[in-house]
Amino acid sequence: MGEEVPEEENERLKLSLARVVNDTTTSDEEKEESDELVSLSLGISLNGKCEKKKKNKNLRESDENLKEGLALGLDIRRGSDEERKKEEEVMSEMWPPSKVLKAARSEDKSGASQHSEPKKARVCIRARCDTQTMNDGCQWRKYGQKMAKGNPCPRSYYRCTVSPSCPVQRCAEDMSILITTYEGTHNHPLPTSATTIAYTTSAAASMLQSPSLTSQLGVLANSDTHLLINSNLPYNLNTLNFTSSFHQFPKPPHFHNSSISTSNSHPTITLDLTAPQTTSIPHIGKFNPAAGFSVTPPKHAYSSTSLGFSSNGSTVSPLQSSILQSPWSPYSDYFNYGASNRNQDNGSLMNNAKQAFQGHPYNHAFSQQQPLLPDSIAATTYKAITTNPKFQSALAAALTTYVGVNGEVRENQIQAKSASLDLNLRGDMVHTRNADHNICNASSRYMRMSSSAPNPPAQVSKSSFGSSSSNMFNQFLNQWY
DNA sequence: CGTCTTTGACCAGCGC
DNA sequence: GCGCTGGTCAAAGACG
Repeated sequence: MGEEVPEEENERLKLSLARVVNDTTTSDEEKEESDELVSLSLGISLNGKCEKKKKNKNLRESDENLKEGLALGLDIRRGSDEERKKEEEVMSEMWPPSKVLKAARSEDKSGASQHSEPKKARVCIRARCDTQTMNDGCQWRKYGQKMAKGNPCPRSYYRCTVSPSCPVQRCAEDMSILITTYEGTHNHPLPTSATTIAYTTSAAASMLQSPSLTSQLGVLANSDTHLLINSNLPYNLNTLNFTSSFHQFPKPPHFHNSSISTSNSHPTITLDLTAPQTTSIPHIGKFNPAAGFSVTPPKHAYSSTSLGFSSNGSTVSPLQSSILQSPWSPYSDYFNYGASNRNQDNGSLMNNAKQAFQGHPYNHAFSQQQPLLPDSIAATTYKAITTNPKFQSALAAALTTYVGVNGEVRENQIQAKSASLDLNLRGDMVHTRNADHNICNASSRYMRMSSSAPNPPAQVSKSSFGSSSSNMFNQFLNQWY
């Protein structure tokens, strides 16, 4: 039958496809962003040689695993084949992780002058946890423990043992609240039960490192700035808090939120999952850019079984459960996209996003289970965000409205009746909604787990303001949709 | 016996 | 240059 298709038809289809691709990748700058995005998600510096003479009998095996990981996880790259090859070669040399870290460290200094490589993003997850470590689905091996200065709890260092070459590590300081900092992206297939967090951290890190966002947030990111989008405020508004602080967790514990913090060293995303579940479900009533509204199930429906996305019999840990409920969760948008009807245009948009996600490091894990999980949609949405200049412009406009051209925070507390800005670092659409929500906070280099730190010093300055007017966001959305 | 954890030593970065 | 600190290594012990 295909042979009967006229050649012009094929050409026409090709052109259509090219247009679609072009729509999302039009400029070189954008292309660079994609490249940087991926290199960051790996967290591997490309320069520098391995000087460490540490014996590693698994090195060769690691190389193979690494390459496999690359094959599985780096399809998202858009760089040239040469670049890819080069990176793969370097990647195969840049192991074990300590080498990576040290190379990255040295590059912070030496490499800064030549080429501003994106610094490795850290994804911090704060979660209440009774156990000493979190069950995030991955296998961790403890390789060290240190008493952190100023913290009565020791900081433990873990490595992912699924693959000897996996760059993801973490350190932990135990208390009621564990702060797990993930650095790097797993370069190997993950257990299904681990993909949630892995994806979340990966997407968050990617989001953080994406110039498309960070440039827009640059006015905030300069000089160690925190961007907070609080959710559990006494009033039914979403509030953006811009704080200037050198500390990663300057927020009172009752501020259940996620935030981005961009320090001068490493960007870190912190997902605060310590919020009571009754208030940390920002998805209720969330505006759905595809359908205009979303059908949100009752709270109890957040369980894995109720959700309907199978995890192949695997259990969901408390942490995973928390993440499932977090605005970062790839699953969270299940409620927003899964039950929505899409018109043609939005369908195209989402299809673009789907296509973009084909190369996501964790896409293979999802695609093996289900044709197209909402996770994919959510994740690819991020891709669409970071690759579509139109959206970036809109985002820039919105943020400028919030922050001001020169980065000064506008003090006016605009009363918002219905609209708010949701910067979902997972890479979701920016959209408006009525309900409470959270978001951003970010920063660093390895994966670490630590207890909640003592109360941080008072913030230097802090100004908050409500979300902007509906008009602004209507305009904002109109640019995009 | 293999795997994992503990723990002291070592190394590198950074500030003074 | 020196000391402090964070991060890592690796030997020894614990455990199943």
